[in-house]
Amino acid sequence: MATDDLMTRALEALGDDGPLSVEAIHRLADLADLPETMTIAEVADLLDISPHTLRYYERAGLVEVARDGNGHRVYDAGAVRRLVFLTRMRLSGMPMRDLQHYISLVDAGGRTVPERLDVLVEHRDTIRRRIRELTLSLTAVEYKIATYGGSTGPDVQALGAITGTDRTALPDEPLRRALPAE
Amino acid sequence: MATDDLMTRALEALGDDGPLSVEAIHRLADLADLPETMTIAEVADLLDISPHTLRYYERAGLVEVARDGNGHRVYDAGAVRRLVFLTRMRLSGMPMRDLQHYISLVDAGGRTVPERLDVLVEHRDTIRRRIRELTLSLTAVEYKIATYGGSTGPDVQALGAITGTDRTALPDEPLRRALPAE
DNA sequence: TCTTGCGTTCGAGCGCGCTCGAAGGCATAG
DNA sequence: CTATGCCTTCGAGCGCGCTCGAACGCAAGA
Repeated sequence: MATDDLMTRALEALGDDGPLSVEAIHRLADLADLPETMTIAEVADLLDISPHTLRYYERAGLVEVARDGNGHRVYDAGAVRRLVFLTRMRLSGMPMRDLQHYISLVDAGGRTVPERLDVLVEHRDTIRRRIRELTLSLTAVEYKIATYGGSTGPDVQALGAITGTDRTALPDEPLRRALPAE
Repeated sequence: MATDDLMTRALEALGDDGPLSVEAIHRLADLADLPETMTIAEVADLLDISPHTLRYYERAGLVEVARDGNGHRVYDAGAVRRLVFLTRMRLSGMPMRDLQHYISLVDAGGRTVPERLDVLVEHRDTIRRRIRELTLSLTAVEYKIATYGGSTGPDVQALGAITGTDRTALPDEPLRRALPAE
């Protein structure tokens, strides 16, 4: 089935370890059957953010929320879907400013679609850059862990350049020399 | 040669687009031949951070720097190597607090190596989590771009759950309905 | 009736990581 | 001699994204 393919792909992207990915997928699946309306506590729970933050987003103009007879917020499915989008964008590092801009475009109507696309494409590139940065850092940290542990491969001198480790030090030397001041 | 393997791996990890990875590799290669001492401006330039930030790191106790006859900072190779490490960790999201803790362990001597390893391993896991998060966000943004553009595949309904797009909307519908309020 | 619990508004405060400005020292160029 | 340019210290300020506290309202349960 097509949905299974999708989930498989998403899970692969997430990696196969830990409860985080399971949670994430669960959240995604939940989007399929949202209740008609939700309270602030329910939405906060769904998105794993605080009610304070939800009110903050509303104040910031990112979403409009109706009130019931008691003045309590009533989130309809549209608001919740928008908040899912917003929190995902926040989680991926998009600044509030850009989000406010994007939402203003959405509210301005269909003729802003090209500009919205520009925003999304730029953010996509930002995410890709960030992933590449993190991947390099990950390589460095992993190498550093490996040398600290003593299970060193044959490329130590070269990899030293990546980790910031003194590359003149050999793996057999004591740690205090192989990892100067780090 | 071993170094070539390393660079190949690092470049693969970074991806093959843009000047960022080239810069990064260049920085890494430069570590091999550091000058004996450097000025604050030179170090700032090397690490692509401001002199202000370098002074801030020193104030924060992350690195000790000697002074010349004029009271100007003189960074020796050890200090620079430590700063390379520190900026890499900062770039990968390690908080100043943790960095201060780590450096205090380093300065406390070789018997803190196990605890240092704990810090590194934990940070490694944090980076991995972050990469997974970003990868999922990237998938979502890419899908959203694809549907905005109209070049929609067969899995739209399912993928809608990931992007936060109204999954009941069909790809052939007008955009204002296919992408409600987003 | 009174407590508990969840909600409201408003504005202030906070933690982080810089970033900057002021006031001054020293050295080289014109 | 003076202007420039880069450096110093110190403390304050800032931008971001929340986060919290105060003071209050409403409603269900003991």
